[in-house]
Amino acid sequence: MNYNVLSDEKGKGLIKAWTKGVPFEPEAEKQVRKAAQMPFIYKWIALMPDVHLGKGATIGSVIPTKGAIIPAAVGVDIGCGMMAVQTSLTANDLPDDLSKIRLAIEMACPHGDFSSRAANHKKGGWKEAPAAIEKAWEGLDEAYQKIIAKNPQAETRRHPMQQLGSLGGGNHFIELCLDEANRVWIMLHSGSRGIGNRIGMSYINQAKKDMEKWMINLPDKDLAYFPEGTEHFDDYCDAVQWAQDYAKTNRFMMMENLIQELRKSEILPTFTTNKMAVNCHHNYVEKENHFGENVLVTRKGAVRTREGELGIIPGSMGAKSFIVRGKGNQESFCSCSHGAGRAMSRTAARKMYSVEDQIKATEGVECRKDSGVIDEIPMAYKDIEDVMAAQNDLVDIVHTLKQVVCVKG
DNA sequence: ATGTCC
Repeated sequence: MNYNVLSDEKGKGLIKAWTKGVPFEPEAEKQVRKAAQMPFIYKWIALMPDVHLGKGATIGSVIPTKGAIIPAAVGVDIGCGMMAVQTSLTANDLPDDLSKIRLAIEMACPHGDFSSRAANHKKGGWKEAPAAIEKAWEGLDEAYQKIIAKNPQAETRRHPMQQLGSLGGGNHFIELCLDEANRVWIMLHSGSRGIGNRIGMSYINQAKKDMEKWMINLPDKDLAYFPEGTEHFDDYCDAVQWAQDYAKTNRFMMMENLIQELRKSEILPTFTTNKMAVNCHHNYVEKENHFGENVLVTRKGAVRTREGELGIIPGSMGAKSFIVRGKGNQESFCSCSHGAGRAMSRTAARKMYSVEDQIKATEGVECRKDSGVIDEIPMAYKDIEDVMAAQNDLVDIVHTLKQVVCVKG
């Protein structure tokens, strides 16, 4: 077996952990053991090899539930995930000076704080949403109106259309990568931006209030849940599904716009897009059928990999990434890891490493190398090779990618 | 992760 089985002394609180040969912090284990105690967990919690302590729920966990949903398990970055596209370009088509490409990407896509020089960007989004964005928003607007009518607290000061097709900050990034045959890929990582955050936060607080009202005691406040059949259960399901759609559209629009702007920039020869390796969430909840039963599956830092389904497992700034094909492993509820997983906290990484370390670790990658991105240093993450080895019964590797340009939010 | 406030 490729997984370890954990449970309490009564044989309850079952966990199947794909953590052989990778670090697994005791704090993360303690956290996930609490979640596994919840009475509405269906069968067991599956842990992916990138497991680490998270806020609310353990990152790298697959939590199937029946009759209840835990909003803090999905978290605030609802629908966060990856998208990658293979282009007709090869390494030879790239200019010697990759900084031109990095600048073109930074000018094309609103990212991070207001660091962009693009006339149509402002802090966190668009000054004036481009026509294509307005059009994409039309498909989201009707459901959005219902969501904020039900939950006015979810409304953001700035309209979510202004952030559709924008990257965000933290670990969200856009990369140009080369695969094993030197083909160029465009890959990106982003989520549901401000609106998803607000939706997530408001329902996490609502669930905590509901638990107090019903005097339900929990091993951890962040395990507050909505029981099926209660008012907020349905509202949350609708809202979280909408935020996931928004996140997916956000990634799609960003990719479309990037391709268009890279073509316009004339830095690269004429190119087409060949292959899309899905646009997959790794922070989400979905109704799925497992072992013949309909259940809710929350993947917190995990990717769904049904048999033949493609997924993306990104490594850190200086490491490889993988396009994978699912093996449909039932024991994992058809899942794999969402990355390498942090080996140390951002604070610890900032304390341990210097800008010089970061420059060395990201050699050959056209990216920011200042003090602001030290917490993203590859050494702060688990070894991606070990992580891939620990889940070789969950996925096959289809493509191995190495970034040459990276834009961090 | 985000937005807001320090």
